[in-house]
Amino acid sequence: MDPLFSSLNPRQRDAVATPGGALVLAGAGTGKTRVLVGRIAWLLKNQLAEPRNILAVTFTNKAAREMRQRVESMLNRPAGGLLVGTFHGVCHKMLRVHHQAANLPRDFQILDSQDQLNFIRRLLRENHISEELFPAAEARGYINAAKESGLRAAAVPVDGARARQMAEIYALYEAAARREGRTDFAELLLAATELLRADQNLRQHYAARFRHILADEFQDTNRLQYDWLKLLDSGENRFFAVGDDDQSIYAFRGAEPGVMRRFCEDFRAEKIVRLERNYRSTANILAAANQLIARNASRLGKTLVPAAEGDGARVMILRAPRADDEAAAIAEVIRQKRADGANLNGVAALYRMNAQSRLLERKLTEAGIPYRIYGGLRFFERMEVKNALAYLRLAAGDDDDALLRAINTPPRGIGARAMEDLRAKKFPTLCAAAWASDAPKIAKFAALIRELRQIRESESAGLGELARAVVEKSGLLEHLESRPKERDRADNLREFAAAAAEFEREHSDDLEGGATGGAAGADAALAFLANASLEAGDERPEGGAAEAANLMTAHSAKGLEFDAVFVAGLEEGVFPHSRSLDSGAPGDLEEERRLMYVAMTRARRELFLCLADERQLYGGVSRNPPSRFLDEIPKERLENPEALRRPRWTPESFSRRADSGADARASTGAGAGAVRRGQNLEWEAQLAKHSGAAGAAGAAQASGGGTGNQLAGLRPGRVVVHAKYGRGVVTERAGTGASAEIKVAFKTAGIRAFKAALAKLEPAD
DNA sequence: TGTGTGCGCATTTTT
DNA sequence: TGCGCACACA
Repeated sequence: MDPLFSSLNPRQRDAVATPGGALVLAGAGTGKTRVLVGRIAWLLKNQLAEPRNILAVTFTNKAAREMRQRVESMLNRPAGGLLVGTFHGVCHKMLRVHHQAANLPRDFQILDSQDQLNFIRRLLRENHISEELFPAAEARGYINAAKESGLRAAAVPVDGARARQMAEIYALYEAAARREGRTDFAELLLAATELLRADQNLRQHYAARFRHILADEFQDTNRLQYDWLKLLDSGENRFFAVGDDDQSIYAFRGAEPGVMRRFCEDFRAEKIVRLERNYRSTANILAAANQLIARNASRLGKTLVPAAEGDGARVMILRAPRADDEAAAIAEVIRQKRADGANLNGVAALYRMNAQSRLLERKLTEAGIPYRIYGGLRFFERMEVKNALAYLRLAAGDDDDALLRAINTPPRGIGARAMEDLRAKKFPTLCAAAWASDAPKIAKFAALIRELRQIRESESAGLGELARAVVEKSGLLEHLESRPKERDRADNLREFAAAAAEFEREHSDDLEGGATGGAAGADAALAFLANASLEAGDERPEGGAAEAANLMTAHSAKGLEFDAVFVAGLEEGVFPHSRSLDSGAPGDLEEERRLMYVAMTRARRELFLCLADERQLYGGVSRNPPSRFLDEIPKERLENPEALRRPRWTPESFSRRADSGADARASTGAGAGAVRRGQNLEWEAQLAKHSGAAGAAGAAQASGGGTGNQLAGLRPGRVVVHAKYGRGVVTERAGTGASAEIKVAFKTAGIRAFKAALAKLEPAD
């Protein structure tokens, strides 16, 4: 058999070798990337296409990088001419090459979301539009949504006063963006779509070139992306779409899940191939996930089948009295796993909303477990890097937003008053006014920009040198270095210069080459700026430990997998989120369920579904019943389904929102306290049982019975021995009963906090 | 010009 | 409850 096929299962082969178009319904963990890569390799090996005849589009740069890498390692050579990129990246390339036809200046810019917001703010100010009445963020949302539906300002429906006003702002935005040569993310798609629609020749050219078009994560496609793809179709093209309608979790940002169904007709799919053989998870995890997702009415339908033998561990329920107990329990189980030799990189805690991460972080820190948290700012989004980019933009050409950002960063004594003077001069742009100004401070700044422009235009200096000049001559680096607190930011600036130098090296070919999508010589700066917008860089995990547990939202976990997964906050109102419950649209609940499905199918071997009976939410106490999703999982797949059966709350005590204060207050009363103490004992027995699964065998009884004895010994001053940290002295004890927290000072590990009942501590004597 | 205070707000997010 | 943002002050 062709070695290409030997690594594929029959369904995968069937998909890969479809002569015409195909829709591949690829369930979680069924090898969708393998199929995409296999398809490209198959086309090339059988000489059904040259690399340049193939276009593969993805949603993220990461996916694009991975696909290209895997194609090249499969072919054992670089696949020059093969175009693999994000929708935005490919449209951007097209617009650079055909900027004239698209009516864009050669050096058009790409605003990222933050730039776009600043731009709108300036626009609103200049047009004396109240930001209080028309928040910039709302306008941005409106404009992007309109563009993603393919609508220009003139075509937008204006039903009602608000819509009319928003449409006016959109029109202002459109005009200013055009005047100043700015695009945004949605604009790249829209302009490229309009370009193809308007220019028959161009359309034919690309349709003839890209005979094979592959699309990844097709369920996330929005209207505009769909239209763009359709424009590349001459009727002869072969489309190969891979996606999973059950993992469609981005309807809120414009994805149209219906595209999966429309695809077959619109793109002449010869067949639909279902990939259901799952290579990731155990049978118990898959059965649980299958049953859950089966509740959704609108789906194409698919059932994951485990590739591995045996059922694996059952899904475990961790039910805690309160959210901090939940977090502590997760930390404790992770600690156990680590002690048993598990690699923390294979462990993840997932949650519905970022706010939930705080408790987890706290408890993980207390337990001494290193973690990395996803979802922070990426490299090119950091303030100091944005500042450096503003100088680079000014070096590349006039740009009022960049001017406003750079002119007084670092501080040069050019304040609001000076900027007002500049505005009052009524130049067409602020830059023009600044360059002509004779105010000494501004003139000095103008000279700095002139100097940077000279470096950019010089034959000998490259992009790396320009970037170094930006951080040094601007005073940005010096400013940050002078403050010890800003060390990290200064490092980021140096990294910025290094990134520019690296970009120059990597792109030296296409930058010298000129016309083919890259830019020539002095345009390296433009290419780098575009890259900074389109690819903001990897997430920078906080805390650089090589081995760390992963914390992220369920959304960001899509596409990833871990040996052990904890899904936290499985309560009504949290997951599913109250916003989806309150909306009344049944589609919203289905999207929540898909999100839960995504979260569960991240787990390879162990899945912990966690919940608390009480948590702080929006400034008040919420007591929410267990998530309905837990009831939708068959009991026989759960290790301890009884944890869900105990009815804790009467309907009256259930408050979905924090603002129903009576319930919240009642819960802190004496009666509730007594109930909670009772719960705690039960809860700790439960936790001990789980910990037992991870190694502390038979602890269930010991915890219930032993806790009291142990607690008595854990007074401040007491010398204790910890399983891991060795000898230490109890320094503090807060609270009473089983939920008491103690702090222990160790010789090497420093001061650590423990939940007294859970700590692996023994009195020293 | 950086810091402090107070207010309002509170899913999910890639490009 | 806790954060980010807008504005007032030394």
